[in-house]
Amino acid sequence: MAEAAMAAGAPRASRLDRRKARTHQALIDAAVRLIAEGRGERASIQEITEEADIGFGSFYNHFESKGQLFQAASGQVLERWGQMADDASAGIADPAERLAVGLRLSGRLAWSHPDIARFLTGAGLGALDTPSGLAPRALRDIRTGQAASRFSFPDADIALSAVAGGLLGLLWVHQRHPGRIDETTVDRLSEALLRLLGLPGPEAARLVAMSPPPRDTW
Amino acid sequence: MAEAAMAAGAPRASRLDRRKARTHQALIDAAVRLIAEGRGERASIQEITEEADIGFGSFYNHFESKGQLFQAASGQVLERWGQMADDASAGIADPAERLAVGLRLSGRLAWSHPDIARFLTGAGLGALDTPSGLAPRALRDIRTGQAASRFSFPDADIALSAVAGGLLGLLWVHQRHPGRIDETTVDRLSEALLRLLGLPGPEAARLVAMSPPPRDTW
DNA sequence: ATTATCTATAGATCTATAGATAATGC
DNA sequence: ATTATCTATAGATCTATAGATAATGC
Repeated sequence: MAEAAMAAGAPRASRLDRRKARTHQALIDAAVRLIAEGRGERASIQEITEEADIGFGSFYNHFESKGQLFQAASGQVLERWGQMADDASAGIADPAERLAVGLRLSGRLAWSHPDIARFLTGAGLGALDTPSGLAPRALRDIRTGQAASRFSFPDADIALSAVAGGLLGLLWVHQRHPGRIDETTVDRLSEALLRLLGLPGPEAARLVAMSPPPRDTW
Repeated sequence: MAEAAMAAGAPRASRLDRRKARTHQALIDAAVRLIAEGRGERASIQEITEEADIGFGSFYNHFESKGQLFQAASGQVLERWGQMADDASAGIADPAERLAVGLRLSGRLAWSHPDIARFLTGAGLGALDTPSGLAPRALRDIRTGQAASRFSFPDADIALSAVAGGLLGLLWVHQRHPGRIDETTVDRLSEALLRLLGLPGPEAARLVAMSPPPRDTW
């Protein structure tokens, strides 16, 4: 891409801008790694800048506080995840099938995108309260499925939490015992979570057998 | 109870001992409240002693560090919970029924023991890794049920995480929207979690309808 | 006299900023 | 000349402890 002759108002993308963006991203990546290690909130700004390999004072050129950095880091990871889910379920109308695809994709993050998987287990159920990631998408699908009488389970928020708990458990087990989880395990969990929502057993089995695991992004 | 003439080696239970025990417990109770508010790890020792209404220096008469206090506090709350679960399922042999009883009791903590419920939502899924509380009991029941071919879901740890996620979601929703959860909701969740484990729908419904909610402790 | 609690404080972090240095723009 | 990064540091916590005070034992 030529850096000159861009539309008025567009970012310059000068070398200086790129250097600044690199530092910005280094901080975010460091935060993601620290959250993945489970010591996100406990890390000092000094530890963060050391992990990012940038000078201490540069932190304040990009963020006003630790909380602001963690929010940006969280948003960026969850946004990647949400985008993958959207791509995988594009064109699928049935909410149960959309959910199945999203869950099967998300369980496969364990080996397809270990950085996202580790971030998720580090962040815990707290990631449910953000407007990014799979959570809001799954919640929408659950509610649509309830409205269509496809899911009998009464409370969508509780269902979402159980779904998230199962998914986090799977990612967690994979990190502790790498050999124990494979694609079959992921599909079994997705099937079990559909049963939890009230789908009949055979229908749940059909959904996870039918739609191929979305491989386009990994 | 007379405080004299106790068996040799038994604690004195002098007034001094009781005063010390009161301070000890005040610290633990403060920690439980802070964890319930979600700022357990972030609280300083100063905040803890203020919450407990004791002098700052007294902290070190009882605990060597914040982590040690939080561990003691966590252990005490989880032990109460575990004891309740044991009492409620005493004499029940069927692992699925034991689990049903434990889950129904635990969901009812939302209003029967709001202090425990708030602690659990504050602690999050991290409480799964301790040897106290419902987690180890539920894990044992899940494994027994698998061995007896009563539960078809393959991985006990993942199942436990999903169960915990559902339970935490319920307690969480109750704290945000107190009117939304009642005994029916709890039983519906317990039923759904049994379906997740692989129990046929009618059998899951039978188990949560059959055994009466254990009311002995509330 | 003994023991626990409380107050005050030294020393160790940690945050936020100021000023110096290095890189880029023109 | 401008802009971002880096180094050094002041001021604000926070932890751990020492010594004073209060409560209990005998």
